Amino acid sequence: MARNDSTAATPGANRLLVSDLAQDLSFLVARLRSQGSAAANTRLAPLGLKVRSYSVLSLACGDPAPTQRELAEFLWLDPSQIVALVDGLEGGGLVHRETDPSDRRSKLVVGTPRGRELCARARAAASAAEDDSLRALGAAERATLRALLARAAFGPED
Amino acid sequence: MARNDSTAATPGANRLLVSDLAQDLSFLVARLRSQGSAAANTRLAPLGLKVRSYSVLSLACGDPAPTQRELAEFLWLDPSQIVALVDGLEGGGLVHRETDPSDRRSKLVVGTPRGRELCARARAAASAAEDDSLRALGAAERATLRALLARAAFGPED
DNA sequence: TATTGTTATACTCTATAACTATA
DNA sequence: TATAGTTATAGAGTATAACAATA
Repeated sequence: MARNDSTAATPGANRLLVSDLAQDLSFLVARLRSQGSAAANTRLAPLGLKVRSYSVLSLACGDPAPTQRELAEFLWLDPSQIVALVDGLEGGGLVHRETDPSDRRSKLVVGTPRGRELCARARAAASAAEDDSLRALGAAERATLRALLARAAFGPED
Repeated sequence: MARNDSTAATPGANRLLVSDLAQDLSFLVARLRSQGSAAANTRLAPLGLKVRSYSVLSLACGDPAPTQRELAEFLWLDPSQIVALVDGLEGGGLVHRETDPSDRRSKLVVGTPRGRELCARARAAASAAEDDSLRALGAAERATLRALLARAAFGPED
């Protein structure tokens, strides 16, 4: 990681905190995402996962098993990218594809026992990474942030 | 953009809203950033800019002109990526490099008159894009979100 | 005729190391 | 010896179009 070690709370460049950009919501989201995914990738690496593959694995191990199309929409990725991600996980025996009985075009991606076991450990790693990058916020603030982000990311429903 | 048109408030895949991942803060940040930068790139394209180049231009046109090193830290990018971004903007006559008199290794990136003019229009475009992706939130909620993100992204100071 | 998954391809972004000039 | 910027390169991520199977 040539960037920054996720443990440093942004040492330099504070001279630019007075810039207009520092108050730009989209910029702040982008920067926090860079920090967060760097921290998460570091924590997930020992498990052979990255944020992307972890997201797919987590959804595949959830209750309503997703189709690839649903994964693409939910993760805001192109369907062709899902193919590669599922291929990788399937190659490691963590998920497998099941043809949807109700629509044989669709394939459900479901976690294997081994995948579910790894997923549990990965969740802990992701949680630790979240602590890394949100150290500045308390529990209540994180809850507020979570609710606002959920509304912004998925709309008023939910 | 093969993804999603930024005007659609996430039509399908709502079946996955009950997943654990939908409550994962890092995931929400990542998804909102994907939406947001897609919307911003669409709005900035007519001006010949993208979110990255816009960020550099905006900082270069701000009051404390940044060095390339400061840009790298602030934007959470590698110094080598800044080189390419500044090259592009300099080629378009939007910014120019000035050797820092106090440290001749450093180069200040400052906006040209033409760059400042474009930056003003780009700011309006970026603001419109923000409305696109944060339509679900009111003004007060956006202010709360901004404050929490700023703390998370830059630490308690500020 | 439309949709799901797939493949292939090109392009952008990101990570890394080595080099230069200044300090 | 350390730092700012630069260059080059390889790898990961992203966008696009075309195709087969199914609806």
